[in-house]
Amino acid sequence: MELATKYDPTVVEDKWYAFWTEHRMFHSEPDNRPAYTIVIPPPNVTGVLHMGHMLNNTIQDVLIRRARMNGFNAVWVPGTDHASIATEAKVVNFLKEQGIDKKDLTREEFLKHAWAWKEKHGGIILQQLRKLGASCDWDRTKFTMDEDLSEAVIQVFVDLYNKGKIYRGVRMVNWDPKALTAVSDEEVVYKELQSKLYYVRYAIEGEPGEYITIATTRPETILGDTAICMHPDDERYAKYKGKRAIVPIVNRSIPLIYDEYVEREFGTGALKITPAHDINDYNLGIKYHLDTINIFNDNGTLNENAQFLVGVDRFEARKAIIPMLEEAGSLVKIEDYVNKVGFSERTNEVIEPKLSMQWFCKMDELAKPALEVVMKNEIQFYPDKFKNTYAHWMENVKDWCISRQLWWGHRIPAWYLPNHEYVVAHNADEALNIARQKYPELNLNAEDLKQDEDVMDTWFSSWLWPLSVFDGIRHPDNPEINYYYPTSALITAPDIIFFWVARMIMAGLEWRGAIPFKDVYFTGTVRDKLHRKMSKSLGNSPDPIMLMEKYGADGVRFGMLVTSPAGNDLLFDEALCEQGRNFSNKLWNAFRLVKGWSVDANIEQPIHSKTAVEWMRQRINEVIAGMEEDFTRYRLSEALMSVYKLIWDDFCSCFLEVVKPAYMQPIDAKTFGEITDLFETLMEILHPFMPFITEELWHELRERQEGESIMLTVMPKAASTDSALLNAFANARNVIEQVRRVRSEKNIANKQALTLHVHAKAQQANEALDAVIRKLANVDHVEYVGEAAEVNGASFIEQNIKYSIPLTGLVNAEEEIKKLEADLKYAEGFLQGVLKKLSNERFVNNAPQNVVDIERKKQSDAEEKIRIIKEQLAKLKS
RNA sequence: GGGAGCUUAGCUCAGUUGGUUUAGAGCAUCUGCCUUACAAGCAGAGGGUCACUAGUUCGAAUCUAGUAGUUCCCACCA
Repeated sequence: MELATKYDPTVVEDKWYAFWTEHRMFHSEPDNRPAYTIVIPPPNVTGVLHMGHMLNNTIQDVLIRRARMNGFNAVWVPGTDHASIATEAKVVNFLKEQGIDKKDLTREEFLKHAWAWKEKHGGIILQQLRKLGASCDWDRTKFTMDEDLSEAVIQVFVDLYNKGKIYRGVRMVNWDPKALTAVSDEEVVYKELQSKLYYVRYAIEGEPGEYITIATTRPETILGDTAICMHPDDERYAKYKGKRAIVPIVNRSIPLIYDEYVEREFGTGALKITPAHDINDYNLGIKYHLDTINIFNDNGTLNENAQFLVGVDRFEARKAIIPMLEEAGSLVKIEDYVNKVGFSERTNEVIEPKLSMQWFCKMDELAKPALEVVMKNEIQFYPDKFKNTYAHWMENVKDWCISRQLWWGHRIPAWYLPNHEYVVAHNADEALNIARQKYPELNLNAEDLKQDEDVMDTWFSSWLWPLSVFDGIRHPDNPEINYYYPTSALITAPDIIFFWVARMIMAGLEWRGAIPFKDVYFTGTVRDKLHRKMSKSLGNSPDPIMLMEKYGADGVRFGMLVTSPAGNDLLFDEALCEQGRNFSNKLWNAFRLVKGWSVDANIEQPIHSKTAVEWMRQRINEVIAGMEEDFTRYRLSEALMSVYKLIWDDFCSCFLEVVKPAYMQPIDAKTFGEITDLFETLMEILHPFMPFITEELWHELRERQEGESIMLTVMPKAASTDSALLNAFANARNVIEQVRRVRSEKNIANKQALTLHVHAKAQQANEALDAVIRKLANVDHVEYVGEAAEVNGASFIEQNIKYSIPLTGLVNAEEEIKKLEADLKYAEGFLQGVLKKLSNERFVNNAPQNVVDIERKKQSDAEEKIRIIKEQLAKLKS
């Protein structure tokens, strides 16, 4: 049957993924092989596959597949994250569309909706990963709110509380007025904003006509001012010491305070203080015992404390207060100003600093050992520049606000008692017991205890991921955690180094006394070719599923990997996937060629085939050795590129062309068998990168038993190489190239056979390589004419041997002279450089002997070359 | 405001402890080819003062310092 000239991945890819999963080839159980473990960075349960996931998961799959073939018991644990803020927001929106308001629901009702929603829409991304070819152990799929994982979270909370590392308190936190919850410092992203700086004057109490002018970006907070602060050494304001000022509009009398915190150069050097709505003001408020007036509701509107503009949104209030200030004669001027404003990472809402009661986790003691293991390279970062970032954060780590005012998540295991005390316990029963012991006089019943309404930060469950997916928190001695932990590598994006990577290291050390992974590979950001981040609003983010349908998963995997060194941004271009698809097609056609040959067991192996097979083996060995090195350094792009070139340039363009039998002629059995072996080896080397087509061709190359798979073969290992053969063959290829160049320059048809004169003795001939040259350059005779023989045609020099192609009528002597003169100029320039070095006594005396020897060899080679060129030129000119 | 990184061909990047020709690759470009595996292809070619300046050295893309540009991270200047 005639095979199509174009490879069609669609059927093939679905077929093999089904085959792999039916045979449970991704599944792992502990055994006596060494383990190779990767836990997936769990995507949001509500997420859909984007280009960042594609990159990240392709890398993981390559590593897992390669480890599996290298004899490891490889496991890739998949799963999803409950992502409390993001998911809750989605569910709230979904309910709103149905006319249901979250406020009208009880916690239980809401959670019922949320779970239903999760069951229906959650985990799409895990289905999409299958399309990519991800060899995850699906039997092990986890979700951060699974019962066992949730128990681990609670257990860890209780443990930390009992160790005194979790506390509760009123602090200034980052409030997200849209999600109505606190978020951690790491969840705030600062963006530069074009805004205004408002200059407002405050009357000095008891000094008619005297004012202090302040500058502020947030005039609406004037309503909550409780002081004005100036620098103690600022002479402009020294005269007001001990006086008070009047807040415009509300006419409140407030103290003037003096603190070195104030920058004299900024604005007017006078700063209004609103302790309830700014972290710095808050700190000053504590220092100077200022009143704290909270003028905002949780949703960012003004409350009764503001007295004016009650119920108006903060941004509306900012506009509305301007005419009021003007009317009061307090507005001095407005300037344009660029400042940085914090936004909530999840909702993109402007963060409002807010004083509230929250739960915190102490970080200093957890951070110390976690910093150490990275600095000592027990955990290795790729690229290692991220060590700096990591160290800086760890050395300045602040306590972690772990409570969130949400319902979707792990509820804080704290129960409040009627006496306003609370207990922390694993569950309500335990809480009651503890409470009864602590406060026997209260005669407590179950209904007297009220559990905290808040849930924990999502990362408070994610940081346990490498432990909890193997149940290592609840059952630290179970065979799974003992076998699979620590994991081998973590593949993630650098933007979650603090959120997740750092905290996983802390958790691993705290609860298991062991690092959670040995290597961390940080991927770059996927951008478009104009260096813009991929985003929905720009519309520059291609749909991965569509890409895979267009180019095949193999093609897209190739595109993701061919140009993405660790830590560097990946400038994605569909052309890269196209290149991958073209490569698939190349493989397919190479197979088609081989498949089309008929085999004759009676033919002797031709000499050129024998040497080509040996050379191909050596080249493969050479490349395998390079790839092994690349993989130890996580240089996946380089590894892929080297196998790409091996297959395209060496195997297809050179090797197959040498062994290819003449048209309609059969091939000898020995060569055919060897070609099949080599092809198979190439498929194995390539398999981790392009799993589908390699599996397909591996099966097509030979009859296979039911249930056999390239996945289960052993990755070919590097063997020693014969550099003499590699060099000789490389030289033959150069000669071929030169002959082809002559053809191209002289417009000689490929069909026209040429004669090649080698200006050397016949004893120097290598029969096999000459046969290779004859075949690939379409040369019918290679004649050894001796060094002195005349040239009448085109000539070239390779490794100081002159070659010529006798051509009558086609050669233009002037052109030849021009070309030779250019060569001569280059060679002489080169020689000059070498001689300059060698004539330098200090070089000869100081440089290592081998370096000097190399230079001497360069000199003699160059001189020889110049001699040959000059001789040739003399003949042409005569 | 601090800290880290980067700057090599049109684009994206390699270039290991300074010395293997006067710096390599892929893509793109140009020229010629529908040669019986593949035009999603074949063959060939062109293209770089290694950001700049100064230094160290027998020798610098590689080490040092400075300059310029650029990216990222951290930080409570309203």
